[in-house]
Amino acid sequence: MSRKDQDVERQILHELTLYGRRVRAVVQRVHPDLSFVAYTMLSHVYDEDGCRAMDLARVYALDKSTVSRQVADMIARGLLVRGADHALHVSRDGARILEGAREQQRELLAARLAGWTAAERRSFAELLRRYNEAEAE
Amino acid sequence: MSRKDQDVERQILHELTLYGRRVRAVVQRVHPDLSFVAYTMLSHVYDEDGCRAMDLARVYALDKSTVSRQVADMIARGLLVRGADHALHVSRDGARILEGAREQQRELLAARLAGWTAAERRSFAELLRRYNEAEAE
DNA sequence: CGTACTTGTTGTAGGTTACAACCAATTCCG
DNA sequence: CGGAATTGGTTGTAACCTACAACAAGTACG
Repeated sequence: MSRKDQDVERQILHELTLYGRRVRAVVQRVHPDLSFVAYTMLSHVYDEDGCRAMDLARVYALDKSTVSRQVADMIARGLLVRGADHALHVSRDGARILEGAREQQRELLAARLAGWTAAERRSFAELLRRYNEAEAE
Repeated sequence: MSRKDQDVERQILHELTLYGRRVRAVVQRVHPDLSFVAYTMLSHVYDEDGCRAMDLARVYALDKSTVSRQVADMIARGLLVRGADHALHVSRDGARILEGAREQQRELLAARLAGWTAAERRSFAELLRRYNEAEAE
């Protein structure tokens, strides 16, 4: 691998780390009513209706005890419902709040992507998808 | 904006969130001796020698009290040194540990980018850079 | 039946963070 | 000059997030 190739890897690492470091604070500021943790979990259940706490732990690389507490909290707050066989579902309230948060975030994202061409956006989405896919393994 | 464009934005949001949610746990696993927080701060000081605690707070969107404690801890552990005028510097030990952690991460990244073309890597680095640049504003 | 596995909860302890109040040093003007 | 504002940092406090370990309940299967 050439020097230049290594530089590119270093830059990717740098940018990913910077993003990862900031994301919580930034997201928190957008919707203080829903913590970053709660937001991501609610979001996952919304997209994967009927998934279990264990799935959340696996996807987000968290201990099951952490997820257990978060889920219990969200059930207590009426955002999640647990059905038969541990299956989780987003409640009506949860869906309303989640959709609001998502829309706020999407607007913020749109502002950040101002000036990007459609091709660049598609490319960014695709590269991120591939990266995450590889990381999950 | 077309429906398709919105879908792309939603996908970017999804992937960024997923990444942001996992990054700490993943990084932590790579080098348990250096917390994600410590790693990022040490890293920033390494790249921006002489920066102050305040700069870290700004870059990472953290409260100055949080940074103050983290920095104090790293100074106590001999990873950072504070010179005149609040200027921070990475100690020899800090540099050694940081370089080790970076190398481990770079290797992990390389594994994840296996199969990516050079053009894709460059593109990923560039798009991430632009995204972060926009977010900082 | 009983052992192993899956899924989840709880006890405990530590790490991270924000907010507010404060301190020290510097700068800015009136 | 001298007090007010600014800058950079620290500390008290409280909340939240997290992991690890021990446990409980249910299920699978030999």
